[in-house]
Amino acid sequence: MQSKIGSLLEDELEARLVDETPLRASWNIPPGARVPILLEQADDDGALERQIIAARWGLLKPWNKEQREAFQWRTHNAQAETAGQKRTWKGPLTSRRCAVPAEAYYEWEKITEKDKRPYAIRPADGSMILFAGLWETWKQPEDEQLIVTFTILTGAAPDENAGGVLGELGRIHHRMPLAMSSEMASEWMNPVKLSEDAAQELLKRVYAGAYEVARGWEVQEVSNAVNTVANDSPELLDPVEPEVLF
DNA sequence: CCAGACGTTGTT
DNA sequence: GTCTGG
DNA sequence: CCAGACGTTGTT
DNA sequence: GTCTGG
Repeated sequence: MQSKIGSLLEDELEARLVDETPLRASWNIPPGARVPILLEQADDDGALERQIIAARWGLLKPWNKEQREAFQWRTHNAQAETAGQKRTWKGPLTSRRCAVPAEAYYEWEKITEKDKRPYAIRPADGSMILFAGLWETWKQPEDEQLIVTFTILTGAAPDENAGGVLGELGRIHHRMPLAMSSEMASEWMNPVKLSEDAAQELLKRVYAGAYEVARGWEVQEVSNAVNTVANDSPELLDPVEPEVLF
C-alpha cells in the first residue's frame, strides 16, 4: 500500500488530522505499519466530524491482553463474504467502519513456489482509493494507552476473462481489497450503530460496487524492489517493461 | 454452565 | 466482549 | 505483504 | 515450520 502525508490528506479528504503523530508519506506500507485512516466521529461538541487518525494496519482484538498473543493473528484483511458471521469483525462492522485512503496498492502474482511478481494498482486518473475498512481499539498493557488498529475488507477478484483492468486483476490474484466511491464511503463511514442485518446489507452494497470502482484502475508491473520494505521511494511505483520473450 | 476460540491467504 | 462447543 | 530470523541450559 | 520485523 502507498499513502500520502497527513497534511496533504487533510485537503484531499476534507477531514481534520486528529492524531498529531507525524505521518510521513510512504510507498511501501506493510501490515503492522501506522498509516492514516479516515473515519467519522463526534467532535468535542458532539458534532459529526470527518477525521484522519493514525492507525496500525492489522486489527488487534480488544480482549487480547498480551501483545504477543494480540499480534499473532493475521488480521490485516477481513473476508467480506463472511465478515458478518465472524466474532472478530461483528463489533467493528456494526459500529466502527472506516475508509483507508491510498494512492495505490501492490499485489503479488504467484508465478511459482518461489517466484512472485509485484504489480502496482491505482486509479488511472490519479485520484485516491478509499478502501473499505474496520477499526478497533486495543489497550496496550504497559501504559494502558488505547491504540487504533484497522483491517481492510477483501472480496473475490473478478474473473480473469472479464476483460480490461478487471481481467488483469483477476489474472494476477484471486482476491482484491474492496474500494468505495466517495459517495459509498460517506455512507460506510457514518458512525451510527447498525444492526447486524443492516451492517450486512451495507457491506453487500460496498462489495457490489467494488468492481465498478476498480474499473477505473490501471495495473502495472513494478520492480521487485518493493519486496523489501526498507525500500521506500516514489520510484517503487514506476512500471517496468514486461519481458519480451523473443 | 464453563472453557476456549476468536483469522486470512494460499496451498494441498 | 461474544460466540461456539461440550 | 515479503524477508529474514529463529537460542539456551545443560550436556556431550 | 513459524514467528517477527519492517
